Amino acid sequence: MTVTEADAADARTRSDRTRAAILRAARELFAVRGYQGTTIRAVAAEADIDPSMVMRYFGSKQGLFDAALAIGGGASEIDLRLPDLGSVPPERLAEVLVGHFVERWEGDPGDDALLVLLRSAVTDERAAARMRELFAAQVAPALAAALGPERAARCAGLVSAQLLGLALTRYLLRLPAVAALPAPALVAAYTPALSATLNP
Amino acid sequence: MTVTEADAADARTRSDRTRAAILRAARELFAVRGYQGTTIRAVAAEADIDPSMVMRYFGSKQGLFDAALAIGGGASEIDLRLPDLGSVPPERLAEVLVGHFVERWEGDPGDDALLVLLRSAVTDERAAARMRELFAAQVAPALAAALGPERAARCAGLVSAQLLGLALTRYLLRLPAVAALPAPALVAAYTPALSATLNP
DNA sequence: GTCTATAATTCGATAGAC
DNA sequence: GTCTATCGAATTATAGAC
Repeated sequence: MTVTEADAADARTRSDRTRAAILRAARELFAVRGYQGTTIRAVAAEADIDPSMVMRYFGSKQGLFDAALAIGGGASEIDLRLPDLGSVPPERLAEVLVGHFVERWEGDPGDDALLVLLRSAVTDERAAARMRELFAAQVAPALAAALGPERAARCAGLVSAQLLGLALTRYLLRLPAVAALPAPALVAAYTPALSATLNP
Repeated sequence: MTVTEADAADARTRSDRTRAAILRAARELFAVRGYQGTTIRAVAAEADIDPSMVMRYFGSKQGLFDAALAIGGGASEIDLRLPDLGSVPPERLAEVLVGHFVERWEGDPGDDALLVLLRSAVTDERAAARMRELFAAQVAPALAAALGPERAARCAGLVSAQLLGLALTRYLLRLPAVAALPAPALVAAYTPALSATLNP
C-alpha cells in the first residue's frame, strides 16, 4: 500500500468517525431539547469538533436533523423491530407489545432515535409526518399479522395512542407515578389496558 | 364623569383589550409552535400590535409564557374542571373520564391552554413541571373520590398516560386513525382501555 | 479535512419621542 | 399608551487560509 493510499484510507475512517460523532451528538441534543432548542454549535461542542464541520457534512441544520432521524435517505430507517405478532398467543399479545416498547426505549442507551422523533414531532410538522409514516408502516402491519387486517385497522390507532402516552409521560414529562415504576411493574400494570383494546 | 376620568376609563378598557389580544395570540402560537418556536414579534403581528407592547405588558418572553399558562399568579390556574367522580357509578367512570377530556379539548376553541401546556412541556422543563403539578393536584384527587386514595394512587399515573396519549396522537401528531374518528366513536373505542386500568 | 473569520439574519430587550 | 429606532447577542451559513 503506497503512502497516498494509506493517507486516503486514514482520511476516510477519520471522516467516518467524525460523521458518526456528529450524528451521535445531534441525536442526543435533539432528543433532549427538540429541533429549535438545539444549535449546531452545541452539537459541534458535544462532538468535540468544529461547528463548520457540521455544515460541511450535513449541509444545513435541517439536513443534520433529517440525517439524525434517517429521513429521506430511504436506505436506513428507524426500525421499531417489532417481533412477528402472528406467532404470539392472543392472550399474551398486549404484554408482548408493552414489553417490547419499554425494552426498545430503555434497552439501548444511545439508540434514542425514537425519542428524538417523538420530542421533535410535537413541534415540528416534518417530524410529525415521519412519525405518522412510521406507525402506518410498522405498527399497523404487525398488528394485522395477529388480528387480521380488519381488527388491526380498528385498533392500531388506539394502541399507538396508549404506547405513545406511555413514552410521553415516562420519558418526556416524567410524571412521577409513571417514571418511578420499575420496568417490569410498569409492563404488568399497563398490559390490561392494551389487552382491552386488542380484544374488544 | 369628568373628561380626565373618561379618558382614564377609556385607556383602561383599551389596555385590557390589548392585553387580552396579546394573550390570545400568544396562546395560539405557543400551542402551535411551542415555546422556542414562538417569537415575540410573531405574537405581536398576530395580535396586530407593536412588538414592544408585549414587553411592556409582560416584561419578557418568559413572562408572557407564564401569563399564557397562568403560571405563578396563583389566582388563575388551569382548571381541568373534572366533575365529582365520587357520584359517578363505577362502571361508567372510564367513559365519563374519556368523554370529559375530549369535550375539554374540543369543546371550547380558544381555550387551548391545556394543549399549549402539553406541547410546551415536551421541550420546556418548566412547562413539564407545571404539567406534573397539574395532574398531581387535580387528576389524582378526583380519582381518589371514586376509588379511594390507595387504588387512585396506583392507577392515576397510568390513567394520565392514556389520556395524554390520546391528546398527543389526536391533536399534536394527528395520527390519522385517531384524529379521523368522530368524538363519540373515539370515546366509545377508548373507554375499555381506561376501564381495564381503573378496575383491575 | 480542519479551522478562522465573518457575512447575513433574527431575536429579545431597551431608550426615548410623541 | 403606542410607536420608531436600535442595541447587543446569538444563530445559520459561507469564504477562504492552511
